Amino acid sequence: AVDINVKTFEKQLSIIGLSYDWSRRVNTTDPEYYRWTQWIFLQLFNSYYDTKKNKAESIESLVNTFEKSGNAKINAHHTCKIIFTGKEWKSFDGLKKQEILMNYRLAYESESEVNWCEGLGTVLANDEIVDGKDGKTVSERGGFPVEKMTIRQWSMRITAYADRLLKGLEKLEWSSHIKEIQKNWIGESVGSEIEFKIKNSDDKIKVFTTRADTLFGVTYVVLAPESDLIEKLNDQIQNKKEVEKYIDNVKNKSDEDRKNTEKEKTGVILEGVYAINPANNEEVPVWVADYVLASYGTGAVMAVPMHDERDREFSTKYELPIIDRPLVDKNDITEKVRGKIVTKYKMRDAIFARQRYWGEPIPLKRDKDGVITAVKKLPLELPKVTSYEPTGKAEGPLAGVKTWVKEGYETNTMPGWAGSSWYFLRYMDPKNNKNLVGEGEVDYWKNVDMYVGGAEHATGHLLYSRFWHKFLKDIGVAKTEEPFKKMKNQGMILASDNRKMSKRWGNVINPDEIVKTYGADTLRVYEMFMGPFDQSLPWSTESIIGSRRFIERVYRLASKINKDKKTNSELEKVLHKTIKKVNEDIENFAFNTAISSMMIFVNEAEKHENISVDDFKIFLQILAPFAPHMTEELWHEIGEKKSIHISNWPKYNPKKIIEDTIKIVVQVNGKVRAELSVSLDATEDQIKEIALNDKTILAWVDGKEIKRVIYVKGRLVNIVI
RNA sequence: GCCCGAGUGGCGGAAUUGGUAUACGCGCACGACUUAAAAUCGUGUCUCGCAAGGGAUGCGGGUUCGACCCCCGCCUCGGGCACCA
Repeated sequence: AVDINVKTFEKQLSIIGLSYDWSRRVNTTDPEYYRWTQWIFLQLFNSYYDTKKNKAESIESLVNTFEKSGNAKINAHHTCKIIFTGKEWKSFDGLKKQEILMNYRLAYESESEVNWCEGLGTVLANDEIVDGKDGKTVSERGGFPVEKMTIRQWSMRITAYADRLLKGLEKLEWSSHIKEIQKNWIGESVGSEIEFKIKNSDDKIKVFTTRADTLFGVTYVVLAPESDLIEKLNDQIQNKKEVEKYIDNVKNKSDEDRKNTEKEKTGVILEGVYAINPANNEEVPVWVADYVLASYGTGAVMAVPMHDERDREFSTKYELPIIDRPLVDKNDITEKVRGKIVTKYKMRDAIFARQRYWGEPIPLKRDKDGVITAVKKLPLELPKVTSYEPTGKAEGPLAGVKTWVKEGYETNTMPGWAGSSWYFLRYMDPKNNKNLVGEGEVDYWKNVDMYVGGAEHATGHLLYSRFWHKFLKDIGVAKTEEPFKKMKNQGMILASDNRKMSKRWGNVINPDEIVKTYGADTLRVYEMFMGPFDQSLPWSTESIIGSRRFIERVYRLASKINKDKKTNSELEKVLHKTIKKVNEDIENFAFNTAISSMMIFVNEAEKHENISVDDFKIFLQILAPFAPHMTEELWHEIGEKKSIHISNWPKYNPKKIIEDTIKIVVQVNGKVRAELSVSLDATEDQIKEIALNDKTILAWVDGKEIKRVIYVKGRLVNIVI
């Protein structure tokens, strides 16, 4: 299937004349390619993030530290909740060590809640699910129901790079729009972590707030239903049954239920439990409520109904007090209650596993005791199977392959974004079988100068690639901090009904058909001419004829070539203006106006009886990137032996576009009333003089007092009366 | 709800980023060529008005000699996020 599709795509690309260097083609499904995807995975697996050095470091060096002094003073991005000494570490068995290290590895195994889709028999990412008709979530593909389920997953610790991913945006030459999306997705917020002691207990509730200034107005504290503190406080809670029932309820609540209640906040009080406000020692009740998320901040919130809308809504519903207390300085109060100023991110770690056959195998194996080791010989190839359909269970089809399971190989496969997160590096050195990319090659190419892609990848591919690239930089493979220096986002060509082209709507335009009917050059010119590059536009088979006519008119223009005639200076002037315009427009990705300026040239040329060979050749050259086939043909007909596409790009001659007279518009009170033609060297005073004595202007001014005369160089005179 | 974009003829769009609004193309109308049609070429095509002139860049204000462009307040459409403390 892959081979057939590759052939189809290559044919389509070549039919419209796109000149790729096929010797650098890569195929992410080729074991010779994905052995390096697997290699990167293993590097991530064997790394942790050193928060002091602010880069990835080998897990071995972390293990060394553990052996020496435990993990109490480690500078690492982690989720480990256990504190141990070096001595204790040494006493742990292999499985225990593995479990602890999973909290540090950049690629790690974890039980996590996922979107399980029974219909597709697989787990879906958030951007693969959509809201269905009756408010229930369904898969984007097929529209099957989706529910939450906890399964064994592999994840990528992208959150370790949150700060670098955010800061790096500043230097990128991307559209501000995409940068904004990534910035919001990463979602940095700076606030305070403050501890509330629990009355009659050694436990504390740590909350995160961006409004420490409202600390005196706290009326209660809320825990997320998943909080393990609830278990710990079991002895104190007087309404255990009610609390248990509530938590059970929340857990069983699927997404659709949450939506059906229109997100009305629910919660239950922990009777008998009180938190002590560190600012004033007031005792406030503790609640459990589902509007607090376990996954963000500390999973606990201090409620200030006076200043927070959600808290107010909740307070109103459960008739809790709303008190007004004076505000204080955020930093001072945080320090006073021995809190900490911290930075939190909305972004979560990325799930890195699929329960599908198609995907790079994760190169890990598990021995009988459950200890995971890296596969030594890469690539680890997918086994040949007779059926690769989903198993219907929350595990990949590989779990049903006996030989695979016997070896202890991981049965999840990698997601689609694995191979696409680094492929541009492989372009630099596609056939290297010793390294991902050779040192010399990566030094030469560095990174991608100009990346063109869809804006829909803003929080997917474009973020993952940046993450991997930064990691590869840390381990010395990549040479730059960012993979894509400049980026332009092309708009999508929509169907003529203004919807996305889709088999579902039956509105797909097949490029092969268009090429067959109108020609490849016409298709190219039309797509460029339709409108701004970054704008999504509806396809119009009715309008494409204009581009075809343009091509034909250029072709007919060749009959006007006169080898003896000298260049016509008037036409030459238009030509040089066109060269200038086309040059600037290509630089700016303003292809639509480049084509319009070439149309203007053709309109002009048609008015002349002759056109010199040299002028015509220059015109063909600037048109060549847009209409490569026809221009090449004419180029050879004129007698050129080599390809037009390797000829030198024409430069415009500034001397040839100078006008000897300029047009000056004369306005009265900002309205255009006359037009003057003055010589190029006329002075400001001379032009004003001519304007004021112009017949039509005199009629408009009609003896009224002239308050001001404004002159804009080379453009206009405005007379204010 | 919050955050980004965008709104210009019948249609796709242009406008040197504060200086002649509607370039270029499609469509439409009329004409030339043709026995005829297609193709091609020519002319016209924002709107009201006989004209002189007036009015128009989603709506309402403002700044300015001058605003599609800048500022304030709305409306509509597209995209992103969504109980993020």
